[in-house]
Amino acid sequence: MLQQDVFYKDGLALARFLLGKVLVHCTQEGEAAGIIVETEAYCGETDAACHVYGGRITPRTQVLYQGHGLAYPYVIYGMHTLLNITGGVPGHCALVRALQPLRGVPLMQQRRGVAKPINLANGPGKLCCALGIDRGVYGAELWGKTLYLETDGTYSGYSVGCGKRIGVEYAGEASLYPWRFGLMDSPYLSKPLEMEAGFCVSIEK
DNA sequence: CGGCTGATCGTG
DNA sequence: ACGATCAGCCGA
Repeated sequence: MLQQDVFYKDGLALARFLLGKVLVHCTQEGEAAGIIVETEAYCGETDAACHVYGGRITPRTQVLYQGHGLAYPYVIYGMHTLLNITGGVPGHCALVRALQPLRGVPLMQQRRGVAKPINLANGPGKLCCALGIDRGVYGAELWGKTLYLETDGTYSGYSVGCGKRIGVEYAGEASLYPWRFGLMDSPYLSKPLEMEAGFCVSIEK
């Protein structure tokens, strides 16, 4: 299991680091886990797309100042939960956008009401539903017993792609930054990437 | 307390 | 391409 120190990164480094890692959530219903294939970086008070832009710290966003490697789930559009992981710079985090299902597929299918593995977690709201993640994990430590990361060698060396972040047009120029990252050829992405990022996934601390 | 906005999803 | 649907935030 990966320990707290690996999360001591800014939003961009954390978003890239998470690619290829395995996100695990254990509940009474059982274990569900998937390989992280897509992320986005959110870089604190100077990033117009970030929830804490301009120093807007509210009860919802407090966890972004409470340490690195903490879960920041929140509800969007009144109906979907999305999961961020806090970074080592105050206000920074990375959004987990898509998983390749790995373990607990029947449980994910049950939670999602969807059969095809390709559609179980290919979006930030879908993956939270599939893993049973809701606001109850707010502030949870990602090196804990029920919500944590593992390494999996499967995608080490695969090329990474990047592109504009999704759904943040209101952020103006910041919406154009290539801060969405993913495994270039993964069929489990929420949508295709626009360009090569010029580096590969590396599985190391 | 009421109105508005939105880091989405599913269907058509 | 679009409508569903409501938590969180803001202003009054």
